Amino acid sequence: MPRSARPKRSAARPASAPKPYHHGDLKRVLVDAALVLAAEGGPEEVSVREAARRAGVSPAAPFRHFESREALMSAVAEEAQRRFRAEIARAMEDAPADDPLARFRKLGLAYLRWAMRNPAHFAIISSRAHFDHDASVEVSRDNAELIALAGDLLAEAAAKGQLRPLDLVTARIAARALVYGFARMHIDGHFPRWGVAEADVERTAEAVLDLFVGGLVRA
Amino acid sequence: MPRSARPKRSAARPASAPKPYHHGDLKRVLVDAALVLAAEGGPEEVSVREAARRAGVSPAAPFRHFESREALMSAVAEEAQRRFRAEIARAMEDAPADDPLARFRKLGLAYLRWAMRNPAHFAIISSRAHFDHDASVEVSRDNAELIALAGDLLAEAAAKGQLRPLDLVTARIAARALVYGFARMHIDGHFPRWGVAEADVERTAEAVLDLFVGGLVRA
DNA sequence: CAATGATGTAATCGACGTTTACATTCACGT
DNA sequence: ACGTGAATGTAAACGTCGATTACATCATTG
Repeated sequence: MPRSARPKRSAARPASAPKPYHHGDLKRVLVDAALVLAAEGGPEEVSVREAARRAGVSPAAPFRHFESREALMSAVAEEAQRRFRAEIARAMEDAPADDPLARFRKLGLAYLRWAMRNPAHFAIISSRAHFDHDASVEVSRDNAELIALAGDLLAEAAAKGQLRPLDLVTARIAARALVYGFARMHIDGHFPRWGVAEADVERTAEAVLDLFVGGLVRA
Repeated sequence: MPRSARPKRSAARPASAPKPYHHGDLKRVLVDAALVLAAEGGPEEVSVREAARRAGVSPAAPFRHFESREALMSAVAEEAQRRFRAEIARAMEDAPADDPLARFRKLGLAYLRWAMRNPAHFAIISSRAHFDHDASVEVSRDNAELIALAGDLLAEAAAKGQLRPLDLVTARIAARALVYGFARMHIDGHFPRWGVAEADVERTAEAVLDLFVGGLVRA
C-alpha cells in the first residue's frame, strides 16, 4: 500500500498515522524538553533519558545530536541566553536615552525580573556547573556585552557628574554582585527565611537596586 | 555530643592486624571524606559510594549511619556551618566594640574571606539544592543569627547617625545580596571573565564591600 | 554465656550516561 | 528510477550511582 504523499516534515502529522522512523526535528524538541525539565525541577533534574522519553524516542537517540549530556545542556543554555538577551534588549529600548543612571537602573531591573521569572534557566546560564561556558561563544559574548554595557553606563553617568567619587571597576563588580546575589538568593531558596514572600520578590528587588544606586549618586 | 569517643576498641590497631569488622567511627570518617570530596570537585561530586570507598568500607555501610545521600550532605553542611560560624565569631571578637559600622564591615569581610577559601563548603551551606535546610535546625539557627547580627549592627549605626536615611530592612537584604553574590560569582567561576585574578579576589572583595558601605553612610 | 541490637557485607534493583552494533530512511549522483 | 552512502533512529549492553534486602559479625549486657 503505497503511502503516496508522506508528510515528511510538514506540520502535524495526522493522529492516526504510525510514528515515522525519523523524527524530523529531534534536536530542537530535545532542547525544548530539557528547558521544560529544568523549569520543572531545576537544572540537575535534566536527564537525557527523560528528554528522550518526552520526545518519544529511544534513550540512545539524543546522542545522535548531542555528544553528551553536557552538550545538550550547552544548547539549552544557549537558548536560555537568547531569551534573556532579548528581554534585556527590549527593556533597554524603552529606557531614557539621555539618562545613563536611569538606563543602568533599568538594566538591573530587567536582569532581576528575568531571573525571578526564569530561575532555573538563569541558573543554567550563570554557573559553570551546568555546562562548559568556555565552549559556548554565544553565552560568553553576551555576557561580555552585558558587562561592557553596565560599565559604559556607569562611565557615562560619572562623566555627567551624576556619581560620587568612586572606582568604576569596583562599582561595576559590586553592581553585578548585588543583582547576581539577589537572583541566587531567590534560586537557592533564601527568601522565605528572610521574610520576603514570593509575591514581594520583584518589589524587593527594585527596592534593593534603588538603595544601591542611591549609594552611588553624588549626595 | 562531645567528640571524645575515641578508642571504642582498646587502641589503634597495629598496622599488621587484619581489618576489624567494625570500623569504630565510621560516621565521622564518612563526613570527613565527604567534606574532602566536596572540596576536591564541588558539592555534586560527593557520592556515598566514593565516601565509603575512602573509608575502606562497603557501599552499603554508610546507610547504617545516614538514611540517604541527602542526610549525609546534611551532616556535611552542619560541620561546614560550624566552621563558618567559628570563623565569623573569631572575626567579630577583634572588631571595635563601639563602632557598629566597622563591625558590620568586619562581618562582611569575614563572610567573604571564608567563602573565598572554602567555596564548595560555602556552596553546600548556601543552597537548598544540596541538602534539606528545613531539616537542619543548626544551619537555620546560625543563619538567622547572622541575619539578626547584620540587622542589629545596621540599626545601631543608624541610631548613632552614621547612616544616610534608608530603609534598614532593604539595606540588610542588599548587603546580603552583595556578599552572597560576590561569593557565588567566585564559586560559579565568573571572575576570570571579569578580569579578576584568583590572587586578587580577596582584595577585590574588600573594595566592593567598602564601596557598598560607603554608599550607606551619611555624606 | 546467651540473647539482642548495632554495625558491617553481598547481592540486587532501577535510573542514569554512554557506547556499540544494527535497522531504517533520506538525499543525491548516475 | 535506482542504488548507495550518510543521516538518524533502535536494541542491547556496560559501568556508576543511590538505595534496599538478607545475612554475617561483633559488643553489650542481663
